[in-house]
Amino acid sequence: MTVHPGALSRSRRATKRPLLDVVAEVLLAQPGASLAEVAEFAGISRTTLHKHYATRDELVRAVGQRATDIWEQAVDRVADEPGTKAGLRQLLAAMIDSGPQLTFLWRNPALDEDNELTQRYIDVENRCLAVLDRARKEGVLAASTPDWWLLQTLYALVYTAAESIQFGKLAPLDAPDLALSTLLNGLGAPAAGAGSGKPDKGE
Amino acid sequence: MTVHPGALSRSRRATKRPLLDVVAEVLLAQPGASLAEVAEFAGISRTTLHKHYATRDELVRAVGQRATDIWEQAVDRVADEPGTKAGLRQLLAAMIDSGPQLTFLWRNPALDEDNELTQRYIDVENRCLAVLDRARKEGVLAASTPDWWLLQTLYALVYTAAESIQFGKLAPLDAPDLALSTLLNGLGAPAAGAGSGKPDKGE
DNA sequence: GCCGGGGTGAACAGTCATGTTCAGAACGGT
DNA sequence: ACCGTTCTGAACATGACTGTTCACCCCGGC
Repeated sequence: MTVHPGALSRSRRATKRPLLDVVAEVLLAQPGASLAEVAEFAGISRTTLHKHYATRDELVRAVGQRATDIWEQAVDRVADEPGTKAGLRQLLAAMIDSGPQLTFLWRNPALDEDNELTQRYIDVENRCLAVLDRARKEGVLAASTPDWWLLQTLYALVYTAAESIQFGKLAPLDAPDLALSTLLNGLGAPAAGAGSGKPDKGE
Repeated sequence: MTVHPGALSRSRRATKRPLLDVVAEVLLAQPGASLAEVAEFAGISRTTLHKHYATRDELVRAVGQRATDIWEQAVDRVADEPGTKAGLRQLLAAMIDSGPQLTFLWRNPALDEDNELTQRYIDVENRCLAVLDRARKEGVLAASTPDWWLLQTLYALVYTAAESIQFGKLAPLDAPDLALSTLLNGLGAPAAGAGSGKPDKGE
């Protein structure tokens, strides 16, 4: 398929973004995309793509590694205030920010093959669990909730918020608060008339 | 690869389950699985699979249609008590029960090509929205929450609960209550020292 | 101007999934 | 035993993707 000059230059601009981020998004939207499609979307030629990552497998694993890097940094950044609401908010914000990468990581069964990556994954997940556990001990999260459910719900909210942003439904700056509020308080109506929810102009 | 007689007869038993359900699970776990793998997993020959569904695309769309059927039935079943907590619980239970099928439907961008399916999808989704909206008007769900966020969170909880069950972390009978409680109350600690030992669905 | 690195397009062989056909086995009903 | 249906294994043609190579171009440094 021929690349139109216009389309190519348009893609060129996208090249400024880290290659692997673009790849993550493409492969997330179309898991079966060919390398030619991936390359075109990233604004480079298939040959060049092959020069950086010899095989498809290598490329996928590189995306996984980068996603893990990002996740790691996000978790590290909340090390200072681990158990507070603000800490949770910050963690959510950082993770939602990297929604596509993380979603790619979480949804790719193929990445389990890579032992090194799996080890890092477990590592970061444990640090995530530690943050949540700390929040539980601080009385921010319910003590009775199993840790795995906390974690899975966190993932679900990150993914949902990121998708809503990408879909244009949710403003990026609103996302962390919405996710945090949902995580902590749910979406049920406040018990009595005491309005705890943000007053919202009717739609 | 040759199929061992033992493995084959084992698969045969699985044939009792609707073919499309098995396909949904396989394609969910390994989106890139070949038709040969799908057929083997379903306990039939590739030839037979081709006889039922001429092309891969046709097969995928059939799975999507079936998933939509199931979803439709789940939503219909709560038509009698639309706005209550019990109604929401029932909806969650039915959807979690069909977690793999629904997840397959939600995660398959390729299905958007099928116009008929897309129309049905929108239809069911709207009925889902109606149920949630009703619950909001009844004071079960917070009035300020945007409908799309309600819906997405519902999806996320269904998917997460179903996955937790499949992973062996969550008992199927516990799932609806856990999901409902999380949806309504979140996972934050109760405001004061009022000891609530377990995720309560106190009425 | 010369040079080198990175990028590009084109072509190639190899591999694999797909879709199709066919002859025959297994099964169930008569 | 007969017959029709369904499933099966095998083989085949086709097409797509992959991974590789090579000649060439662009661009910035020397």
